[in-house]
Amino acid sequence: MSSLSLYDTLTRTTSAFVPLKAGEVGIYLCGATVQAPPHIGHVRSGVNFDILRRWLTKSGYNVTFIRNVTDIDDKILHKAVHEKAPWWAVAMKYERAFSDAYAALNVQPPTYEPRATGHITQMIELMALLIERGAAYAPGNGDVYLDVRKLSSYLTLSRQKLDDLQPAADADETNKKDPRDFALWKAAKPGDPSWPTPWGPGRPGWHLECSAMAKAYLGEAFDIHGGGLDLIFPHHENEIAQSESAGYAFAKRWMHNAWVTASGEKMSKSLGNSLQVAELLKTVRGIELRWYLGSAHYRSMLEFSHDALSESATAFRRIESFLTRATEILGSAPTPVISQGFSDAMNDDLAVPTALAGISEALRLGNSAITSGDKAVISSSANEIRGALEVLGCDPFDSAFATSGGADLTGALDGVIQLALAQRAAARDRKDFAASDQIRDGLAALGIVIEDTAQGPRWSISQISEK
RNA sequence: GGUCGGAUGGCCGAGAGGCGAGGCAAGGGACUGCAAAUCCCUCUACACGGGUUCAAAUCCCGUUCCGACCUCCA
Repeated sequence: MSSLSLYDTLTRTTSAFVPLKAGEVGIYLCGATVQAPPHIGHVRSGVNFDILRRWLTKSGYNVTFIRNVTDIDDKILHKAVHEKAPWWAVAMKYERAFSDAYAALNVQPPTYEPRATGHITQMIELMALLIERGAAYAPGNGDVYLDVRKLSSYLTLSRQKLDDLQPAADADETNKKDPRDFALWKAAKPGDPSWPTPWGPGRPGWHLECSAMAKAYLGEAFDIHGGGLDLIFPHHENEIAQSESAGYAFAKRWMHNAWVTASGEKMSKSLGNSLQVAELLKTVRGIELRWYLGSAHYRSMLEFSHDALSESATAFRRIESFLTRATEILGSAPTPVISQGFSDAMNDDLAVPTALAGISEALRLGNSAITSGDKAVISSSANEIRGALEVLGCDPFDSAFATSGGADLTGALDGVIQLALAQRAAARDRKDFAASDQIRDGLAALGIVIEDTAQGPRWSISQISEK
């Protein structure tokens, strides 16, 4: 088996993945700031890194996957004012919305999902360490700043020069040693939530939590740090500054997923072009939305359109339909198998689109085998496809996607439909096609689709998208 | 101004010096009472101008256009 190579934003190259500790992988993914319902750009990140995690797990690694929840920041406080609700109620409401969206898309829950507000102690410890090492300073107004000039590696991830940066406008300039210094901690303002610290009451700055929580759950050094492309600067640069100034080796590799765009532009709430996950799930199933989001390479922009989503869903149903029929013919669900082609593609920086070409090939072979009745090929194709879908998080047999209704109901329905199909078969035998078509049309009107196959008629519930 | 990414067929979307990924759509065919499903066949491409090379979508130089980041961002 080929070995895994992954792209690294720091070096801008793809290189062999070697874990710090054999057999173990630690991943820290920047999660959501819970201040609005998730749009598909947010969950693309979740899906992309979920595929990475599943592939690492499939490859035999024991993966510790951390995805944080930022439950305190300016936007949440603003939102709380707008919604006339406590900030913590707003944060919890949207945290649940994110959890629901991740669950609908079969994104596995992180190993640990720490909230910023639950790690104030670790943040204070980190700040104390940074001040002690002379990397940060508390000017006395309640703020704590990081001295960016003290760290030579600052801005190496985004490859910018300090002098090219515009000064930050988020705090009182008169207290900063350098206008580019950023706030680790912000002094309390009247009416805002605050926590006590040796430097006065306040709340965390925008970047401190990730350094503190990564250290708490993954240690001073870990394998992969992920997030969206837009986090490279300032968020990830500042995380590096905080953690390296504290003496930690921090992330060995940086991975960033690209955007979902609409009309060529980044999806964002401020542009008014964002598409909420909950809305899209009214038109396609979660497994279909996941298939769509996961099918593009994680470093490529994904230009969203309803047509593309719809086509993608259709393509997925073809695959799903094959697996269903294969299961009917074989009498049991396929056993997931990882093919060499799939493995090679995934090992090449998660080349999902290339892997998909392999799935298409297996699908064609499998469908032909159904026609010819070659059970061995049906089985091998189905096994290979299911193995691939499992890693992509789109396994239709996964209980996460189980449809409601239950086996009893399906069994009863099957009995009723078989009665109708017997009537239709009798009509066809006596060449009374008007009667047989009437039965088929009648079932179609109820949402039951009848297909005549080489193995006899089969039925399925039509999946009509509501538009 | 600084940093970075992109432009591939009707559409989506890979590839990164030599065999035209794949899907969707379209057209033809097989199968079928019809339909659906399935299979087979066909079609079409690398933004523009130079250069390097036996060979360029791929490397180099230049140009145009689009987008991202530069302290809210997945």
